[in-house]
Amino acid sequence: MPKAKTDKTTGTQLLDRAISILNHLGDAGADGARMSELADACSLNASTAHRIISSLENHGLIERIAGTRRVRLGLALFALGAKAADGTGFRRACHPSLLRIAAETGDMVFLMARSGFNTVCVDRQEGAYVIETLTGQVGGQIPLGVGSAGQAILAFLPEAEAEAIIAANATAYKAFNQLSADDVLARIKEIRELGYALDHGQLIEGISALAMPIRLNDASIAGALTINMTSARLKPKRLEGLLELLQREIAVIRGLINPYEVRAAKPQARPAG
Amino acid sequence: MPKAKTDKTTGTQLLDRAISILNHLGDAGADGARMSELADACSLNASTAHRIISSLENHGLIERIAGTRRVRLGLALFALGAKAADGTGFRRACHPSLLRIAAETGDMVFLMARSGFNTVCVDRQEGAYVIETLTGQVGGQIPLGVGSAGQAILAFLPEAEAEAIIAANATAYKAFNQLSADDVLARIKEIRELGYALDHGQLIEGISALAMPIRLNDASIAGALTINMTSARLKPKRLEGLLELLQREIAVIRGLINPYEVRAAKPQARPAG
DNA sequence: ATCGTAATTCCATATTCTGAAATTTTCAAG
DNA sequence: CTTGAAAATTTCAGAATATGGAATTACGAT
Repeated sequence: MPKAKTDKTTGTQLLDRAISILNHLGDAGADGARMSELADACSLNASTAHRIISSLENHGLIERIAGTRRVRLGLALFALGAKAADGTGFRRACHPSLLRIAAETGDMVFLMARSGFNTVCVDRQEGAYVIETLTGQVGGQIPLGVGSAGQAILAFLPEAEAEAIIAANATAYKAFNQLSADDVLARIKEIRELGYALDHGQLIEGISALAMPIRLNDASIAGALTINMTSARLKPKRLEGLLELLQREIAVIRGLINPYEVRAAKPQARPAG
Repeated sequence: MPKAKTDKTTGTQLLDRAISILNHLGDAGADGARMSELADACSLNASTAHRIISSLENHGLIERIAGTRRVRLGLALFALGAKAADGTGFRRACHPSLLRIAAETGDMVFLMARSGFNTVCVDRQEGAYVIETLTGQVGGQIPLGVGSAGQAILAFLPEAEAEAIIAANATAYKAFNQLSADDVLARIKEIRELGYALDHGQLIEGISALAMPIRLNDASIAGALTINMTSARLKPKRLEGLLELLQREIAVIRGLINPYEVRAAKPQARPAG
């Protein structure tokens, strides 16, 4: 679980600490954590941690678990998160595509986006076949570089940025089937040429994932569409069909999104056509 | 939109300001807001607002909208919010009930919970009939006291607390079909006796909502189950059936939740039976 | 009932955050 | 292409805020 770097900003130490607490609580899961655990985990004085946690509690971002001395993330955070999801408009624009792909293929379809050093599951749609995945529910996240969607996104990020991310995530990779930074770098090179990412059981045995990046007119990358299925279901012939399907839907999505985003993009190299 | 009070806590002004900015951005919706707007809205010096926003941006809680000078809530917040939803375990425990109720009735079913002064939609399930509602999507919220779910929750909160909430929300009520604090107080009294809340088109013309509180063994209130339908579909005979159905499902939910929560509840008056 | 641990409060102090001012960037209009 | 006004960003000395050690209280295990 790579944590976002905190060092650069000045003048907001308290804020950094509070967010650190929220992130740790997020990792803690359903049972939450004790204040002292959080204080330890974030290297804070108990008194400081207590003050921050109390404040977050007053705002509803954290709540106490009745009958225990533990706290967990609160519903106000949940509500804010829901607004964040709507806010991007990205999900709304892509949802019809997810529905169509799931209906046509019968497989699970995911909409993934980048958040810092991670790949976040923004939306998902189940087809007839439901299988195990790493990010699971909407809102789940894994380090960028793990999984085909994250690799597809990395591949089309500016090279320097991609390398920085991979370096930052390197230690986190080990937890995923002994992935290494070099593996990711190699994979990304292929993906850049192919235009899509295919994981044929490398990440989860027996599960194949096909991801295609959603690129915008200004060459930035909005996210990726992913189809997951059991490897047995992905025969070479089917792959072609799926790629076409993905391409078609991404064209639709670009039509919906670009008018928003492109308004006077940076006066840089604009890809011809 | 009542904002949570901020005054009491000491030693976290910066945090309060940051959360205020997040809340305002949440209200801003898909197009986000300018920094200067946020600074104004939160009564902050531009420089201070800038510092806070930048920090939140570094953590991914806020993101810039490409090609504009606007910012919106970020995906990291979305991810945190998703963890908050899972974290309560409440949703997971109740979801099967939602599915059963939606299947049996064909109507829309909601799981609502309290967050500060608001009622939050924690989960929802569509039946055959889909209709307009106020909280809409999961994560949506309205002031406690508006809508049958919020009233059901208020009715079984400690009286002093309920009154404080109603007083705090009084001005916010006006926006909802000219509701008044007195209306809410009167309604709550009825609900306490009946054991459920029925809105027969008072809030949204032509839409009826039936809500029943989910109370725990320690007399605290976890939330409410709500069924929404067009008023035409709610005939007196049907009401009985729906009430039974809700009661049955809430019994199931209590069985799932209580083991967790009750661990040594406060040694206070435990309602007999 | 007793003790060790965790939570909470208190408060003088240092540190962090503040906000006015200066600088740079952006954008609309001429 | 200029120009100018508004927004964003940076800087910095000073002031208010957050800090964390110590004291106190609450909890829960034995």
